[in-house]
Amino acid sequence: MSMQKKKLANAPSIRRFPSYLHVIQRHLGEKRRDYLSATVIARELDLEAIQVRKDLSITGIAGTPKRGYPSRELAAAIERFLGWDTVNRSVLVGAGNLGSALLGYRDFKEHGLDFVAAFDSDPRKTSAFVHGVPVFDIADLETALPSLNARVAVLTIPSECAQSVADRLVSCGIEALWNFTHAKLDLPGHVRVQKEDLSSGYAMLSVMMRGSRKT
Amino acid sequence: MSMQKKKLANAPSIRRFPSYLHVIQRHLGEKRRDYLSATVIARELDLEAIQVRKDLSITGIAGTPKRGYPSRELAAAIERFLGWDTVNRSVLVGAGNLGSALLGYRDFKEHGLDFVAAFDSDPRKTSAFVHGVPVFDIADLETALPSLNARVAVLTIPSECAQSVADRLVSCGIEALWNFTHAKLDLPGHVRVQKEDLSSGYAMLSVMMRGSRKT
DNA sequence: TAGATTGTTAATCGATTAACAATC
DNA sequence: TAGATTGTTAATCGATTAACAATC
Repeated sequence: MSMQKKKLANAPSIRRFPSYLHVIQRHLGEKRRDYLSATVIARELDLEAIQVRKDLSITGIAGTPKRGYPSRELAAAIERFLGWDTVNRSVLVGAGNLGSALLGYRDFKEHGLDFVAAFDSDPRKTSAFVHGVPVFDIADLETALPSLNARVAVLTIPSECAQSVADRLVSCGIEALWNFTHAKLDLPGHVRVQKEDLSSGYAMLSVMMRGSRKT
Repeated sequence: MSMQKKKLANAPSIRRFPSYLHVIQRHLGEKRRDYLSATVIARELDLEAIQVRKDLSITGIAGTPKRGYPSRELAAAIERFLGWDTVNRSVLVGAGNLGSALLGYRDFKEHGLDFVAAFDSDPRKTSAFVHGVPVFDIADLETALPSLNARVAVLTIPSECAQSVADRLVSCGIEALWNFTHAKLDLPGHVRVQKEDLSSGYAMLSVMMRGSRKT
């Protein structure tokens, strides 16, 4: 039954790729090295070389013993693997503290996340620009969104309204949601959702500190 | 050699605890349920009940068959487990987009992260307040920080200066760093570091979308 | 009581790490 | 050449899930 099983990447590997790309691009910029070994990448990220090699094998780029991987090709392959070589038109809903920060985050723009508009319920924020992105009234979502051709929506609104706003976004054609709220979203199966939780990182830090408490 | 091996929590479990706490507190607030079962918690978080039960066993709180876990006790136990029942005086370095957003993030304050000051190199931001937190010139770090009694520092500065600023923070007595930069920090062993990477979540979203591309 | 739920022990699954031949 | 590095296959490790007796 199984013909040519495609090696699918696992989540931990996918999450490491952006850091690989970052290291490679820094080396390309500063030191102009044409080749970069897994050993070097691993050292700069506090990982094991074997893990880096395993991950990089997913890209299909072959390394050369003694030299490593061709930097430029590898960077391009990672970008292609992540889908960061194509532009994703996107909107952000909730131009508050976190939302505004994300609108201005350069890394995202460089990797294809193109904010074409933001929406907010606060009339004071509406019809202004945040980091060059126009902010519309969320009441106008249904009239404004369809013509924007956006595929992605970033949710940085209060958790209580997350489900209803998500429903409206999906009915306007949004295919993927990056959810920074605490709400679990119930959506049609074709809609991709990535949930983000800043508290989980804070929990890690807290537990580490609890372990080294002086009292 | 092994006496009474203490059951240490693993990272995935620690990362799930904030969401458990959130569900419990919402139930306590809205519905005033004295007991909450793993089944219910799991459903609201898209997890398996068995996983929730396994995690909750770490807190030491015993559930009652047919009813579940005592909500109030459970919430208190999770807060204690995470160390969220004690206040951590902290500073933020780099009051830019992301930094300002974190200063205003209510969830952190509610869970013991108390920003007593921020530092920035931009003189226009200095000697003002962001979300009620005073912003000092980073040049004055060594004079201001020691008297603030802060244990934690949040790093939201450009990656290039992360190492040098981290060194200065540690020499002023900072014990834990929440690192939002791309820099790998080389620090004494007693300093706890939690690295955060928003790009990894974006990578997950991108790969999901790449899989469902229309073209 | 019957049935849902807990909590523990065992099985499974998946990711990391080790081992090692190939190669530049 | 010698030695570092790749890439593959196998072993290990750790987290999730299953099984099931206990219990309310």
